[in-house]
Amino acid sequence: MTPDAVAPDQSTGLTRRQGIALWRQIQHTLEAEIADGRHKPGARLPTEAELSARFAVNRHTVRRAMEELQGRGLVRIEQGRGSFVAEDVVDYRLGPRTRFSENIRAQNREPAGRILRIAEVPAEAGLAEALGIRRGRAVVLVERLALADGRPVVIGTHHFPAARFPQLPELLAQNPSITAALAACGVPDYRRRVTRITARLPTPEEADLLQQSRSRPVLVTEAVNTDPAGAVVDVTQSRYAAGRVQLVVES
Amino acid sequence: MTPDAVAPDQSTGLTRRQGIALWRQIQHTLEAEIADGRHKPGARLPTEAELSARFAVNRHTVRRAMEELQGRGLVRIEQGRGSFVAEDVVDYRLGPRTRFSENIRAQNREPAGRILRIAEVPAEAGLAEALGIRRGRAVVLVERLALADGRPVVIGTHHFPAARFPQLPELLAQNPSITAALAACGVPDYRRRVTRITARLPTPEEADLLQQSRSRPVLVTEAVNTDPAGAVVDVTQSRYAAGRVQLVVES
DNA sequence: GAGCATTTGTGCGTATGTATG
DNA sequence: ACATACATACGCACAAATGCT
Repeated sequence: MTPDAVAPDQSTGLTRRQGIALWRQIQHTLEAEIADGRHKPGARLPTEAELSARFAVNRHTVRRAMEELQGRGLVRIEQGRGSFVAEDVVDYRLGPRTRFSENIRAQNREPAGRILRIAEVPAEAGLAEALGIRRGRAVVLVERLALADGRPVVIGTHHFPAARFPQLPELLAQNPSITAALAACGVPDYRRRVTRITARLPTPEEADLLQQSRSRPVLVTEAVNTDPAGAVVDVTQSRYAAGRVQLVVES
Repeated sequence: MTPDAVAPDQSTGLTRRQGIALWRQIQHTLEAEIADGRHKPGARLPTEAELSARFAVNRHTVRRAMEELQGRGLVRIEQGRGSFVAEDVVDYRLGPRTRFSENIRAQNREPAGRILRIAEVPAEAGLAEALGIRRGRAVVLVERLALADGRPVVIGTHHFPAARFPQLPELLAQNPSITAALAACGVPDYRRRVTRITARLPTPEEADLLQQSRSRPVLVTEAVNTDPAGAVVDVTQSRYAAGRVQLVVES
């Protein structure tokens, strides 16, 4: 009965016994579907069982195609959760002139920011030392969510010496740009001295703000910025959504 | 009956009603025990229940002391697992002259390395482009576990163009130093161009090799090294044990 | 996956000590 | 002497995360 199929099957779109492995055809089909936006970045793909039903093949065949796609970085397979279309990763360059907006615009994306919290708190030991002030002195704490093309990218917690920047809270309430606010305070330029990078799992709030799974890590950086005279302007801890951001260091 | 205790209790070492909060005394006791090595870095501390029995106080009181210790960065508390003495973090400097051994020695630690695998494999698309060779050409793949003071720090997967470094496998079999092997191949110096940094959860094998929990992330870096002439010498993917390492970028 | 033991996290109620006015 | 406020400490119960079977 079953005659050799020389034309693509009506319902599955696959051709058998034509020298092109079924898994390759499936791979190409999915590749095309991802490319033309039928599966959007970050979205969940159908389960292997669903795909094997759709293409009328064994699950192993689908897996072979998926492994290839994962190898090419187009999808990400998570045991027990499913498969997901890879998200386009934002390259975030770390250097002496690191500025969020410039960084994001250099990737042809639209930067945005939202202030989450502004408060004045006493400096605890470690922070006071880094800022070069005495322990217990007031620091302006600014927490900010930064986005690229509307997608959350990083939560930044900035610490400024309150004595030097008393108007900072008001300025930021009007315009969430840190660079602009500092310029208005008489710091037209600042320079990043060191960045320390670690990673950990996010707190529930962080996962929520960054709109990512609780089991995906965050990249944590701690940066120290100084003004041209060398005085410390701020100490910032940032938490980046790993998987949506790649920190790039050029030497 | 119960008289005011002016002297420390015989079994617990705590004094009540003497103006020093019990939780502070517990905090100081544990701090001293960590400092003199009775609890070693990375080791698990007694459970809150055990500590509250030992000090004959309520669990809340112990918790308060532990929170303070966590705030000072001396311990790390993990729900459902226990509390652990903080490990000393290795600062790993990223720069143009990044070398594992030098980096570790600069921290007064003893570097070591173990080759896990040496193989010759064809270059897949992305790698071939980065190395500046044609797709499918042979690359020498070297997988190496690097340690500081005997503790695993990073797994590195190096990719060298096989055509240029044919003797590399033999050399590394004798001496696990990459720098030394390259020098013997006529590359006395190399320079790191870019480093891309992301984070993810480790595979079971990675967690095993790095001797860390499956739920602690790894920092993943991808680096490109060039010789003085600008030719790409190797492309390396490294997986660092987050929590034992901090990547440091100085600008 | 379900079930279980272990361990930390959280909430509530209560009592006592200490400092202030 | 009294009221108030705050930190300390205890007891109990349950929630949530983890690891193991």
